[in-house]
Amino acid sequence: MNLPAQSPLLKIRAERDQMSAIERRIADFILEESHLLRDYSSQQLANALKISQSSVVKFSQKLGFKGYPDLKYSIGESIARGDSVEVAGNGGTAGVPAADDPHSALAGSLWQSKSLAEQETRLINPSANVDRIAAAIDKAGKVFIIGLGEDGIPARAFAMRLSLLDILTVHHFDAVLMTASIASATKADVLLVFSEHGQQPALCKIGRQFREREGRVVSVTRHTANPLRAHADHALLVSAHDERTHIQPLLYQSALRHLLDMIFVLLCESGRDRLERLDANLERIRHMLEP
Amino acid sequence: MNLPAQSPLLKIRAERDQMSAIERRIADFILEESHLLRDYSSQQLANALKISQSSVVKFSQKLGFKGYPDLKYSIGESIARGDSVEVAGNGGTAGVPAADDPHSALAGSLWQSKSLAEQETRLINPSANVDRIAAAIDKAGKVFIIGLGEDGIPARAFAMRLSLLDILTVHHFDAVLMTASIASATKADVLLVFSEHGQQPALCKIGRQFREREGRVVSVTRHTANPLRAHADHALLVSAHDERTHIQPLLYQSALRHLLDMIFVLLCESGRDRLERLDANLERIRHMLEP
DNA sequence: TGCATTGCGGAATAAATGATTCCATTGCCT
DNA sequence: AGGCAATGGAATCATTTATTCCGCAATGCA
Repeated sequence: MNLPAQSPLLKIRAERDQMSAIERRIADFILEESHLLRDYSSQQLANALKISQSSVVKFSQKLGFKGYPDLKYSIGESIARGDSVEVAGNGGTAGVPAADDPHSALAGSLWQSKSLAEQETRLINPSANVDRIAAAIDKAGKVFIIGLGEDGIPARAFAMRLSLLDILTVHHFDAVLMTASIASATKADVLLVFSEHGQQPALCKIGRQFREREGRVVSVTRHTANPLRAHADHALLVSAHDERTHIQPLLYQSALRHLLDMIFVLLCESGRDRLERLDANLERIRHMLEP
Repeated sequence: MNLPAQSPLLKIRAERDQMSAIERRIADFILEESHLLRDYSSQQLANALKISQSSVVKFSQKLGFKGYPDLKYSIGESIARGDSVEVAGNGGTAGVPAADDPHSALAGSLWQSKSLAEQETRLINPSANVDRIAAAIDKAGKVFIIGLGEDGIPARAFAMRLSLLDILTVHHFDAVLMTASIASATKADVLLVFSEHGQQPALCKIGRQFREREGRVVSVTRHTANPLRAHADHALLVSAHDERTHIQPLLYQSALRHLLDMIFVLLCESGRDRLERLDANLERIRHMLEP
């Protein structure tokens, strides 16, 4: 007759009262155990209710469905859509399942925390600042990059990225080597100092020396106040928090990466044939690996 | 909210690239005409694509569904639920970024692409696999880690993480040094080889040598088929796509990091006082930096 | 280069699921 | 009481799905 436009569960419920005993058995089962339906064939459902398979099919057709699969399918959609029969009374089906797989839960929570850190980080870095820093790197003669310990990783990653854009970049894992390298720094150069807490004296000293040579210093630190940032020309800030000490570093690095990725994209799109150069470099690298 | 139990559409999209021609025909049809699927039997779908019905069934099973109806049913739910392939990254507190700020748009799109890559990557790595790999690392005598070029960065980052958990880890940026190091490898050891495309002969050789010493080899590569992965005992797979060549590496690294982060957390929570040791190590490092 | 192995896809076939037909039973109405 | 309609089950038919088998092509190895 009419199209099963509405929720099939509602429809069943509505017609339940005018049904025969057997039909009602089916209806009740579907209404109460709708989530089980997915794995039931018409035959299985019939067995479970101790009725015949044809009754199940006839039930489906009577309700206006093409057949049993159509009913089943519609109910599946309905559940997925969130329609619930218990509209009134309880406060909705807020209970989010999803935790069937322990990994999903883990990944989900991790992912959420990361997103949060990334957003916070984005918010505390005014776009104007980020733009200025990107511009400074873009126009720089040389870019020096240093970071100790764990900070060395993102430092190196970023240095690699810049190199691929044909930006002359000097990176060291080591403060001593960096001290030597910046001997050649000039006014046109930029120094990026990665230091989560911005406390290391060695890095502060390098920053000071660099500024004596009139180069621009960019600090990359956690958003809390710290000496490194205090003496830098520009600051990139990272915000990441978690009580679990083993999670926090993950968030810090993710948020930092996000920030650096944005700067990388800005550089790519700053004109100056950056993209062409990048492609050319990637191509050359590919050639190098393949012979 | 959080991640849907498992979006079949995402999964199909993630694996599309490593499919055969016929499978890809099916995948494309499903991705593009998912709404039509409801009225197609496996036979009809096969006819529409001019392929055999058995191929459709095999396709379904290969993706991990019980059979064609299961696939069809799952996709129906997925559509009803509202996740489509384009809108996949519906994060919780997304808060649509103000479009007036060019940075927000950039960050938003970047963030969305990353989320997608991370989700795809999670989907193509069966939890059981990830667990096994984590367990192998957990129980290993020594862990060797190598990655060349850009792959060296995440390799090193992961090596650092493991070291903090008191897992004896040997990392090199260099294949030659690694060749020397694995001379001491034994049956109880694990080798992690990072290689985006899994094509480098040098790394394949190292893998072979390592296996001759009966160690376990874990490949960490893009999800496409590749020689490195073919000969590894375990494989971690990364899925990340973007037409923009300057964006793709960012996505690759983000997705990879996400995967490694999960393993790190699994290790932390595997018992064995990992967390205590981590805290102790962090404490010692802090002491080292402050005085 | 040539041989073995593997994996893929299609045709045929088996198994299952679903739909229909037919019939016995029941209850109801005249 | 007898006819009538409706119901539900058994049996049957039709469709759909799953499996098996086979040829072919690509890949790896000697």
